[in-house]
Amino acid sequence: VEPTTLGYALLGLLACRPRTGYELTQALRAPVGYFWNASHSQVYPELARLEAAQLVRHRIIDGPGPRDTKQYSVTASGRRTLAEWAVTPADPQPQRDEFLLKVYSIWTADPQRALPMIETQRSEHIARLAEYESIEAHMISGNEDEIHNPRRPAFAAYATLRRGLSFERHAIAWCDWMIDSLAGAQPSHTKPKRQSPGTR
Amino acid sequence: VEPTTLGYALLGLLACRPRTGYELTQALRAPVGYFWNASHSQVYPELARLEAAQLVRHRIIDGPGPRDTKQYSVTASGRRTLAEWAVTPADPQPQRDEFLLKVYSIWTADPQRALPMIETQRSEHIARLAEYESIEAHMISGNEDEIHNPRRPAFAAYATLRRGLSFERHAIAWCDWMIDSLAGAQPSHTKPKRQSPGTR
DNA sequence: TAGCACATGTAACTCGTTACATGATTTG
DNA sequence: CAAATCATGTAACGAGTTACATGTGCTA
Repeated sequence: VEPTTLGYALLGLLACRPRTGYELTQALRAPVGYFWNASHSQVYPELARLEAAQLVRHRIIDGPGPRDTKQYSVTASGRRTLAEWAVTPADPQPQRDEFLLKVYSIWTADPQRALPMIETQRSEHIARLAEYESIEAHMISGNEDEIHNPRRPAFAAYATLRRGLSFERHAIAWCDWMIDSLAGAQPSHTKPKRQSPGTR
Repeated sequence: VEPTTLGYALLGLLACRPRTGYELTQALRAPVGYFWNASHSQVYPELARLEAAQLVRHRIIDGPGPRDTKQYSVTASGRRTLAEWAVTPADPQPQRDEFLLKVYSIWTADPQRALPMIETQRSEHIARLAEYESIEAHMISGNEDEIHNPRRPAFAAYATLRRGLSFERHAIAWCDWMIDSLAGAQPSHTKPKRQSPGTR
């Protein structure tokens, strides 16, 4: 039977290096969590399924806690399955964005009362962008060569990061436009035309 | 009890005008489907729940088929609930993007074999952008005033559309960079430097 | 006359979240 | 010594997809 998308996420992480279920769960918060996340309650059963399909194996390493600490690594078969999946075109995923859904109904509320909700979103994008930029600086100084070699894990991580950077910047610019539109439509007295601080 | 996100999507559509469950399902494919979608098997039970909570009501209109045709509309209470929800900051949704997850593992495959998967994605973004641009032209020619008035449904629809346009353009630019990176890393003989056609 | 658009519902299943459960080691 | 981190698992629930089910009116 074929792995789920989460299974491929785990295979992708294990292809870089062996990890415990706990370490995999952490990676599924960040950096992989930026585009695919899961909680530990999903990870452990999925690891068991991958092992049953002989795509990963584990060995017991010593560690704390009441249970064994299991370190997983990908098998040759798992590595092949992963590479095959990675080059298969992704079928279009259903888009779901609760923020945009709120925007779609924003006309039902007073524009002044709608502003904070957009501003909150904007500041979250600003924070995320700062996070990405710091990771980028780290990456560039750390492995200058690796990030330009498509056969290296660092290249793939850098590629996803670049997409994140670009996405956050465009999202911030959109928020600025939206804030102007909401504020600019006011009767009169207050028209604080913002010139997009933080977007450059 | 509070509506689900789908419930708010339905309220948002009914706030524009009364519709049948079938019409709501269609809207949840496009244009609302661009950021929130659902199938009819989800819509009908949710409408029943909204009605039980007195946020919508229905009346029977005549139509074909073995069952009654029900036209739903939003109640005053439903309208208030919707406006309240729309201005409440959205809590950050977990991001899930299978394409980016594939990109993260692309280093495990041969760069040449990875190209078609990126090119497929690119052409899907191109198609989506063309779709959005046609809707934009339609909107601008149709209701020039409405799209600039934040109290009008057309403004909200236009706002979500602008986000889509910006997103698709940045996604295409990223695909172009990715294709260059994968192709440019080839041993020698074939280096077809593309100059981003379609992105302007 | 065959297929499609209209129109509404239920059932089975999968995926993901939240909560329950346990316990050792390190740090303040 | 209290709290956080490391470490692994199960159970109950909710949201979403796919398949099952029915039947009319219009068009090619």
